[in-house]
Amino acid sequence: MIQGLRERYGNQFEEPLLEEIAAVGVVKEVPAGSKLLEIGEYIKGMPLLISGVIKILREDRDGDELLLYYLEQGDTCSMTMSCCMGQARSEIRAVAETDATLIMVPVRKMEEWVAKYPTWRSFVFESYNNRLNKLFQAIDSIAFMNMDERLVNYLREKARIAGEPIIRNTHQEIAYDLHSSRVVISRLLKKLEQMGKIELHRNHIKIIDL
Amino acid sequence: MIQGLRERYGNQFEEPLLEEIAAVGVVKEVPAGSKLLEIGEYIKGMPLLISGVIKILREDRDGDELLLYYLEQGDTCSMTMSCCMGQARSEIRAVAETDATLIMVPVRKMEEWVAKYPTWRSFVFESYNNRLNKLFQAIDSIAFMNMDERLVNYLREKARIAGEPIIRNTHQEIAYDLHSSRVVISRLLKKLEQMGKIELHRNHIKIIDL
DNA sequence: GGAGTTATGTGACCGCGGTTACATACCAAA
DNA sequence: TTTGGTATGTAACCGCGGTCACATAACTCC
Repeated sequence: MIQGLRERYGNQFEEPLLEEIAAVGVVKEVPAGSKLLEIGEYIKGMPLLISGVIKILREDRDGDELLLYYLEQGDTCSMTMSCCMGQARSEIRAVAETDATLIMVPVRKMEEWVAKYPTWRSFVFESYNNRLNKLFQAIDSIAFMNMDERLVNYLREKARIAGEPIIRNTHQEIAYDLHSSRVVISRLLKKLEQMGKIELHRNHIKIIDL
Repeated sequence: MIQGLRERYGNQFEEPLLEEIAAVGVVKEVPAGSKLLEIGEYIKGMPLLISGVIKILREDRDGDELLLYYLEQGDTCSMTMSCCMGQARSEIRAVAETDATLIMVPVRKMEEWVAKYPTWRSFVFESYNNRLNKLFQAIDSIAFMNMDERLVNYLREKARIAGEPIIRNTHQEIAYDLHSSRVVISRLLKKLEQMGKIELHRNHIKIIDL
């Protein structure tokens, strides 16, 4: 565990803090697709993301989803932090987008460290700030942009996260993330293909020039 | 200042903390309509809201606005907290919805107190959590609801904040807040009136049964 | 290869909300 | 009371994105 910690967090946390994390943290490895946190659940611990990508979703009345943002290496879940302290329930769902490794830290420790370690304090606040900014991006997207533009941004982000210009998803899955319908997504994707920006294949999309 | 503080925060902060706030805080009284924070600005201090209501807005590419949420008595601005620490610029605009009184606290103190006072720490985290939840509500609203439903929620919230069943705004102003157009809002308001739920007058709307 | 399953393509239609244009009503100042 | 500004009402139109229906293509397992 300690080497994963050092790689991701070694430059921002001091040695005693790293040791404390290693002492109380529990490593958790989860496969792509597994649910890490459900809406309405109480939160047990705070996760530090070592590797992989987690997607954060919001749900509507019919149980349909909307992708809010991704968590990546070095991120943590800001929900967790505030929820833990106030004993509130989760407002969001967290699902592993790829295989992921995280370290779970007990809530009590995480609160203790805020007083004890300035670097931890900075980490927590910075983390919060990142999450807020991602929420603002999500709001801009749904409030100010049309579906075609949202789709392009989605494809770009997906490719960035995957580390390759290929999106390995069906149109239906994309529609879920964007809270749209399969027909609409297929229509818009076809337009992008006709503009020479992407190539469509069964079960994957290749980005040519976005 | 100290009595305003005691009224709003006396039951959650201990005496020494109240005294520290009183010692370094600066009282600021602002009239309704005045801009407290502009997008892109650096943040000077952290505000504790003593009385009044502040509205928090996001802006699109054309400079049009979208109301995100209101801050009320006992709230603080979570933007400020994270922005201050990271020296980042504001992502939002803050405008006084009513006359308001707030206490400005220097950033350095606010950070110091997180380590020093558990009650302050709780306050900061709880505050963050409230803000996140309000953002989720805003997202639900724009992503999952039609304009008629959003309008009803808006009118309810406005009336609650005003403390009377009267919304003293023009249709144009409501349209700005909801990032819609005047014609659309007039149309929907007329429908609500025909259903007997509101009464329309020049410059104000009376809620009958919402 | 045939059958069944899953993914994609596409036409037809429709409602919400945005825009334009103009009429009307209200209010204040002269 | 006229005049001019501002707020509201309403008709006409239109595009985006949602739904339904169905065709076609691709992959899997006998």
